[in-house]
Amino acid sequence: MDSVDGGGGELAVVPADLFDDVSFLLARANALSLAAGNAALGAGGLRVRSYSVLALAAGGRRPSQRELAELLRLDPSQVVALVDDLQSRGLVIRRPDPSDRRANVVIATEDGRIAYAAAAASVSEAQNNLLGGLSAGERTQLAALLRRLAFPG
Amino acid sequence: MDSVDGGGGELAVVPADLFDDVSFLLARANALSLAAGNAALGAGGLRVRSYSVLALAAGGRRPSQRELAELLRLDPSQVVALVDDLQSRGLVIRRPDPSDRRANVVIATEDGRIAYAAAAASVSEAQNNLLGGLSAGERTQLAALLRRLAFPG
DNA sequence: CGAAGATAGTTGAGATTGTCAATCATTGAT
DNA sequence: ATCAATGATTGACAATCTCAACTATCTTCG
Repeated sequence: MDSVDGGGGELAVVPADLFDDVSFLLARANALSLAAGNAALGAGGLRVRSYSVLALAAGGRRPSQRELAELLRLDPSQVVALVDDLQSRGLVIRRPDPSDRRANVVIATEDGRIAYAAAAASVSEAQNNLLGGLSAGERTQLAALLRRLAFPG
Repeated sequence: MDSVDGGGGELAVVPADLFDDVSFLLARANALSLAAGNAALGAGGLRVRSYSVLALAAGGRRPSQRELAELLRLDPSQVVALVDDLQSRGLVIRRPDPSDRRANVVIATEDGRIAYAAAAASVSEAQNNLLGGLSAGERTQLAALLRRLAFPG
């Protein structure tokens, strides 16, 4: 517990030091990761956001915009803007989902896959740098724990 | 490595599935944590940002604004706005650092500590919910790993 | 001592991102 | 056939991020 202890506590009202707080550490680690990622992408006009969309579009998943929004925890309207941007650069296309004509499937073009491969190299190097302090085992362990936070279900 | 393999690769250009990617998981977990935190704070006019500042101000650390900026990975100008806001509500005060007259030390007032204690209860409950799937041991392990990402040094 | 460069805080502008409500086309269920 | 629910879109607005100045103070060093 990190509440104030009942009785004769001195000034230790602080909750087990913010530095044990998962949310705080999560926020800070994410900020660092985001900064490193954007720095790594820097040149190519991609940012972490559009890069993520491109990554999913380049995969075999054939995500709809709604799925992209859910995966990336974005508002659907943000996905519209991101896909608009990528599409205007010829990196992805919207293709109507045959099984649901309301939905668009977002797919990377050939150019998109090339751009993605190049960006992925920079990003993975930056991330490798970020994870520098962790062993391979620790990285997979961290990923496993984070996955359970990120995808409860 | 997750780059495209040289020769006869099919369509498996995807890097080990985005779901093993620490940066991606970090971003998503943080988004969930942030949403849960803001929802928990909802009423009191505090958001996760101002709550974090208040938490640090309520601790024994007596942080300067520069330290707040560094800890929370914010631009110094954002800290100005956050402290302005908290100060206008009587939750913190700026006190000139005797040892450096350029610097302000940010300290929670009595009201601030009360507001913090109340908010901390909601937040910790929300976070407890977020971490629901993890055992106590896993939580400390996650915190330890995240700390090494968040504070390389 | 005194000038030069670095640092803490502040202000302001502009871009990026987050959040919400309304709309249209389609779907799924009565 | 009707009607609530869903995917995409648009538009408006708040929150956040990023930079570039500027002032006051500190620090360094000649």
